[in-house]
Amino acid sequence: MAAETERRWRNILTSQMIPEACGEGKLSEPSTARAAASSPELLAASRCILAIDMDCFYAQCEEIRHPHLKGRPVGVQQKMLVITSNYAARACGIKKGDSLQVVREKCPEITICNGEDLTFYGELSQRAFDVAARWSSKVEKLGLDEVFVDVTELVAERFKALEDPGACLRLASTGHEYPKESESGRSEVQEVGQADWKDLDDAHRCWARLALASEICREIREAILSEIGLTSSAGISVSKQLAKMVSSWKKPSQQTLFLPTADRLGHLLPDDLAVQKVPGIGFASTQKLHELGVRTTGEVLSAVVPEGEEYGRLLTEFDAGALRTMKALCLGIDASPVKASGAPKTCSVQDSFWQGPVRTDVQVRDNLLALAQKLITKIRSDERMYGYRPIPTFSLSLMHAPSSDGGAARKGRKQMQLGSFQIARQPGEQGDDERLQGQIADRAFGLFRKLVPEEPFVLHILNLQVGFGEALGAQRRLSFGASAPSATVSAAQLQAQAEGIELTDSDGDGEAGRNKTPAVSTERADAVATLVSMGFAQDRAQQALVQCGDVPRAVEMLLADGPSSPPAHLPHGDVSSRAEKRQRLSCPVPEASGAIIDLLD
DNA sequence: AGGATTCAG
DNA sequence: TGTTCTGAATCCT
Repeated sequence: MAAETERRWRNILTSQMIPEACGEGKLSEPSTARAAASSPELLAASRCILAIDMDCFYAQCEEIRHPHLKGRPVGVQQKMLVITSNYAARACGIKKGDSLQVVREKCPEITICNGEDLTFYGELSQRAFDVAARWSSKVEKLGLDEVFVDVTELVAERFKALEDPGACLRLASTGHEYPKESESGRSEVQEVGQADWKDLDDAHRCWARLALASEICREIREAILSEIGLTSSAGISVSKQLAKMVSSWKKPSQQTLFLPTADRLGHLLPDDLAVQKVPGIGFASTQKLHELGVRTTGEVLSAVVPEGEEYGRLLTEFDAGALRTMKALCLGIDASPVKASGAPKTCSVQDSFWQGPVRTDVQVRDNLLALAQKLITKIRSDERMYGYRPIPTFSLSLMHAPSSDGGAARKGRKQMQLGSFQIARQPGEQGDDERLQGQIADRAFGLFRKLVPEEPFVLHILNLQVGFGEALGAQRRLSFGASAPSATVSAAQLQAQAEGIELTDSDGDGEAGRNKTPAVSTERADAVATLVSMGFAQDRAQQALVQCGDVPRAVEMLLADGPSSPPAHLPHGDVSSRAEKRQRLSCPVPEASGAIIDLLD
């Protein structure tokens, strides 16, 4: 049987091995020798992580927003720079930070879109996130255009088939395999049965899992493309770091699998790699390392030996924990989990005044009004994606001009609890936003006054930030707070209220509503509709109302109930207030890899 | 809690 | 290549 296994898997060891150029598997190179130390543990780890990032995201969004631009050169402008462009534009030689002028020279027929309003990008980003969330509960946002997906469980489920003695999995990877130069496509199919699996070493098992993960990755990217119209590139490996590092190896619209063998690690993380190329080592750490004369991963690794001479010098700039993680990253070891991203916890807007600083109370007041408007717009966008949430905190921060005597620029921040305030929905006239804007600006100015009691001052940055609370708790207080007896709130009223938002004084602790009479039968339908609009299933809403009598108690019961209300493994499902979002809760996890996995008897 | 730093896109 | 703005995490007090 061992011979059989050998025959089936030989081509992985040969054809998958990295080209001879990097040492033929010999461990003579220092980087490869170090990689040999970390490789076994990486291969034994069973995680499968995808790093998916959208190709030239903003430009693609503009092509979707303006379909007639599809395939024509498109640039996205912020301030006076073209921050990104699609591949048609890049074909004319347009680079990332080119000025508007340069871009016009290189490509006169280009269409320039204004990319300062991120609202639309944010909504497409969320849709892509939602697609990925159908495959795994562990999806982590990284900016607007990237996600990490942990598909370990899904992969493990597929391999459970091997518990059946007669079963056989047919496996092939999809896309590229770093660092092999070959056509993108599918690797040779490998067949593995139960007995084979037992004989396989860690490297082969790891490859098998990642091959399956690569097929899942292709499915997710395909869904994002067909349902949203976004192409993406991706990396597949055993950690976020490694997946991310190979995700951009082949672009656009391609994916790359990275199997962490010693030789491949040596290739991906050579000794002479500049430290700032390692994800996780950022600007500040790079500066400190440079001051210590350390510029490459190899230099980090030789310096970070606890007994060595250089270690003491490193400790002057970093703590021991930071050094450990830095060392691990340079070895390609990253145990950080994929953290399921939920709705954003904060929302902030900021204006800067570098050339014309803000010097008077009147100017502050005007600029705070402008910021308040931006803030309302952003909160509205947040509501569309995540539903209504309370806003318990509000803060203003600012940066002064550097003091004239050469001192550093002072920063300031003042936060207030909105304990006596809450965001409430009011039967909405259209003019409400203007009042809200004024109220926010008033609060902000109050904070500003505490921070800067009097003129003169010279400000370069003003920033407003709100902090969100839990969604459903909010819905309860929002809709059934002290002033509104729950049983009298109809779904129609709720709908009307959804049009407006107002910052109002809250006059109580929210308990008064609970003492009102329970809903009577004629109002039951409205109460059910209310609960449904909050994302609960209709039948469960009815049960809860029968048992509890009124809406607030029903909400509490449904929340406490756990698994039968929104499944825990689907992020955001619980914050949705719209039936449409509710739908995806019942969306089944897609069958993975039907094309390449067959159960044979 | 909230202030400062850090990292990332 | 770097800058600006936004969001999250972590450490420190």
